[in-house]
Amino acid sequence: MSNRKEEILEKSIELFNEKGCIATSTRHIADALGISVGNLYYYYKNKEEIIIAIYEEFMNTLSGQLSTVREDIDSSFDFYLFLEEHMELEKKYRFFRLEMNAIIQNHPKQKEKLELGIVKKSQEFRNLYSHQMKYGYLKKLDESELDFIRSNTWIIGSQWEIYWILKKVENEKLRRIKGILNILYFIKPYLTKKGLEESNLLESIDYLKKEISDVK
Amino acid sequence: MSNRKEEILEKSIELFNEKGCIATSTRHIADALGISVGNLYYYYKNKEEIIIAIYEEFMNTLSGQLSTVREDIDSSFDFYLFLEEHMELEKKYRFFRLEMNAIIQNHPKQKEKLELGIVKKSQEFRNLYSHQMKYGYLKKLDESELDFIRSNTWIIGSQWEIYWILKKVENEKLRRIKGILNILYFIKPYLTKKGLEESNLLESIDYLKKEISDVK
Amino acid sequence: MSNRKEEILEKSIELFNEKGCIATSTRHIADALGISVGNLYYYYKNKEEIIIAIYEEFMNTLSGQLSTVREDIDSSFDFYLFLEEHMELEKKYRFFRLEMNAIIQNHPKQKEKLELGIVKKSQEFRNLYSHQMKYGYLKKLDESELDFIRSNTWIIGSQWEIYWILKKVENEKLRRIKGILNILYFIKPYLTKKGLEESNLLESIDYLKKEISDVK
Amino acid sequence: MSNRKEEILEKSIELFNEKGCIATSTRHIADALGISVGNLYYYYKNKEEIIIAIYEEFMNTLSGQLSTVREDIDSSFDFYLFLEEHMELEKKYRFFRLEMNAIIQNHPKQKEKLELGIVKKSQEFRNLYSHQMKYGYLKKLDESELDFIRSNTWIIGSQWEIYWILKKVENEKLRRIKGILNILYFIKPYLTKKGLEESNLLESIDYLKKEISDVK
DNA sequence: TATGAATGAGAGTTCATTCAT
DNA sequence: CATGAATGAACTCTCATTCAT
Repeated sequence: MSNRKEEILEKSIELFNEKGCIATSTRHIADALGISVGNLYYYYKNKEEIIIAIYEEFMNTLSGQLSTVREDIDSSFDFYLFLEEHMELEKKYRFFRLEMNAIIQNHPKQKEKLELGIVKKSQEFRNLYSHQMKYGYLKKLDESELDFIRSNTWIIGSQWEIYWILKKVENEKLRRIKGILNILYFIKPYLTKKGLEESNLLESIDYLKKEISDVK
Repeated sequence: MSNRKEEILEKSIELFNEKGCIATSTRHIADALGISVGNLYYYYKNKEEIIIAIYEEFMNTLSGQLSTVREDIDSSFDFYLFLEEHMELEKKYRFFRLEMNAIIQNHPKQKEKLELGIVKKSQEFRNLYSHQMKYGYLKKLDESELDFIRSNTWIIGSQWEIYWILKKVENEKLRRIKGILNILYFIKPYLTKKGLEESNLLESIDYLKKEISDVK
Repeated sequence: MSNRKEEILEKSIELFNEKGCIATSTRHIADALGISVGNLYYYYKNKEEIIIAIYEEFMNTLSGQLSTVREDIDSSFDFYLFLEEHMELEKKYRFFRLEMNAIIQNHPKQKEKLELGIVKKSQEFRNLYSHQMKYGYLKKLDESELDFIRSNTWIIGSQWEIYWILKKVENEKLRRIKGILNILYFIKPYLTKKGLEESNLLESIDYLKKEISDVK
Repeated sequence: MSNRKEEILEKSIELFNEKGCIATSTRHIADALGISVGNLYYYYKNKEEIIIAIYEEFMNTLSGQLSTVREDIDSSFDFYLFLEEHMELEKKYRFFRLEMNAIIQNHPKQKEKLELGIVKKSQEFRNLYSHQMKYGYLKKLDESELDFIRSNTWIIGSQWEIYWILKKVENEKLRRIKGILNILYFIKPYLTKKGLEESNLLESIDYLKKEISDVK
C-alpha cells in the first residue's frame, strides 16, 4: 500500500479517536495531513471507504493475534498476556467501540463488516472456553450458559471504556488497566480450583491492582 | 412543565430511538409534532437542552424506581421484577446507551449529566449487592472485586443491545429478553446455594429461555 | 404560492436560459436573488425540484393555451396567432428545448415529466391536423404519414433555435421569426387549394419576411 | 496522427455517446483506455480539445461522404443510400446532436467549429435540392422557401432522436429507422410526379415501414 | 406563544488540470 | 512518452440557530 494511503489511515484513526468518527470531516483529515481534500479522495473514494479500510486493518491485526490455544495441549490460558495484547489493539481502534451504533446508522455498509467481526471474536472465545473446560480449568457449563458468557465477554471486553470515562477516570492508561480488571474479574467465578491455582489470573489481578495505586 | 414542552420531549425520544439522536434534526422534531422550528426553540434554547431534559426525565424515573431493598429485612431480591422494570426504562431511553459517546462528543455539557447518572446507578447496585451479601444470598467478596462487579453490571446492563444488533437479532423484544439473560447469567455465579434456592433467578432464566423459543 | 418561491423560479428560468441549466449552480441562483443558499433549499429541496417546478409551470401555461379548434366548426386554423403564442411560450422556457438531453441525463425523474409533455403536444397536433383534414384545408394523408408529420412538427417546433444560433443569428427576435417561418413553410405543402386560399398561412409568411428585412 | 491520439478519440466518442459528453470525465476516458490522466493531457491539452478533434474527425468524414450528385447528369437522387450513410455517421457522433447546446455553453470555442459544420451541410443540401429541381424531380420553389426547406432538413436530420427517446422508443436501431422516415416523409411533398416515379423515395418508405414491423 | 423565512458555516464529493519524476 | 499524485475551486445539500412579525 502506498505510503500516503497509509498515512491517511493513521491520521484518520488518530482524529477519530480524538474527536469522534462522525465529528471528524474529510476536510479535517486532509488539513491535519497538510494535503488537499482532492488528494484525500484520490486515495479513498469516500469517507466510508476510510472507515472500512480501518476496520479491515483492525481485523487483520486481530487475525494475526488470534489466541494460540492448541486443542491438544493441556495448558492454562495466559490471561494476562492475552488481555494486554487485546487491549493494545482495542486502544488503537477505540473509536469503533465507542461510536459503533452511530457508525452503523451513518454507514450501513459498515454494519456488515462489523457483523463479521463479532462472529470472528465469538468463535475465538468459544474455542478458548471449550479448551479450558475440556482440561478442567473452567467449570462445566451448559451450552446456553456458555453462549451468554461469550456474549458477556464481548460486551465487557468492548464496552468497558465508556463506563470509566463517565466515572471520570481521565488517565487513559488507568482506564485500560481497569478495563482488563473488568474482564479478569468477570472470568474469575467460572474458574475451577485447578484453574485458579494454575492460571495466572489471580496474580494478574494483584499485579494490576498494584499498578493502579502506582499510577495514582 | 407545560404540556407542549413535555410533548416535544416525548416526540424527541421517539425519533431519537428510531433514527438516532444525531441523525434527527430539530426540523424533524418540529415537523413530527406539527409545530414550527421557531416554536421548538421557544421551549428549548437548543438541541442540547432537549437531550439534557430527556436525561433528566430519565434520571427522575430512575429515582422513583429505585430498588426497594430494605436494609433490615432478610429477603431475596426479585431479579425478574427488577430487570423487567430496568429494561422497560432502558427501552424508552435506549438511544442514550447506543449513542452515548457520540452524544458526549457533540454535547460536552451532557457529559456531566451522564456522570451523575452513573454514580446513582452504581450506588444502587452497591446497596443491592451489599444487602444480598449480608443475608447470605451472595457470596462474600472483597471490596475491590465488588467494585468491578458493579461496573460489570452497569456495562452489561447498558451495553448489551449493540451486541445483539450485530448478531442480527432483528426482533426488538427478543433482543430485550436476551439482554435480561445477559444480566441474569452474569449474576448467577455470585449467588450462594441459599441464593440460588431462594431467589427466582434460575426460574427467571428458564422462563426467558422458553420465551425465546416461543418468539421464534 | 409564496412570492419568494415564485421569484426563485423566475430567476432560475432567466439564468437557465442565459447560461444553461447545467452550468447554473444553486449558488448562482441564490446569489442572483441576493438570498442565501440555505434559503433556496428551504423552498426547493433540491435543484431537480426547481427544474420540475419550472416544467410544471410550462405545462400549465401550455394547457391554458391549447388550440381552440372546435370539432364541429368548419374554419381554417389561424396559424399566425397560434405560432405567435406558441413561440412566446417557447421563448420563456427555451433552455428546456436546448438542453433537453443533458437534463434527462442528469435528472432521470425529469425524463418522465418530459415524456408526458410530448404526449400532450402530440395529441394537440393530431387534433388540429385531423380537424383541418376533415374540412378540406389539409390534404388527405394516411395514418402513417400523418404520424411522421406530427413528429416532424414537434421536432421543428422545438429544435429550430439551435440551427439559427449556429447560423449566427444573434438577434433573439429575428431567430424567433425564423423559427415561425420554419414551421409555416413546413406546413405549407400539406395545405389544399382551399387551405391556401382561406387560411392566413401565406399572408403570415409574407408578413414575417417583411419583418425580417425590417429588423435588418 | 499517432495511434494513441486516435485511440483516445475513439474511446471518447464511445463514452460520450454512452453517458453523455458532460457526464464523462477525463479520468473516465483515461481509465477506460488503461492509460493515465497525465498521458491523456499529453495528447490533448484539455477536454475541449478532444471535443474539437472529434468534431474535426466528424467533418472530415462528412466531406469524404459528400453527395455525389453531378451537376451535369440527369438522375434522381438515391435517397435511401444517402440517408443510410448519413445516419451511420450521425450514429457515431450522436452525442453532438443531443448535447449540442450544453457543449456550446461549456466550451465556447467549440461553437465556431459547429458553425462551420452547419455551413457545410447547408451547402450540400442546397446543391442537392438545386440539382433535383433543375431536372424536374423537385417542385420549383422560390429562394426563400428553399432556404427554409434547407434549414428544416438540417433540423429534422439532426434533432430527430430526442423526439423518439421521449416517445420511449428504447431500441436504437428502431429509433434510427424512424429518424430516416422523418426525413423521407419531410421531403416527399416537394417531389414532382416525375420525382415520385423515378426516385426510390416511396419504395424506401415502404421498405422501412416493413422493417419497423419486423423489429417489433 | 407561535410562525416560518432567513442565515451561514460546513458537510461530502467531483473534476479539469498541473507537474515532478 | 508516460505516470499518477496533487491541487483547489466548485458543486449539491444539511442543519442548528436566529429573528421579525
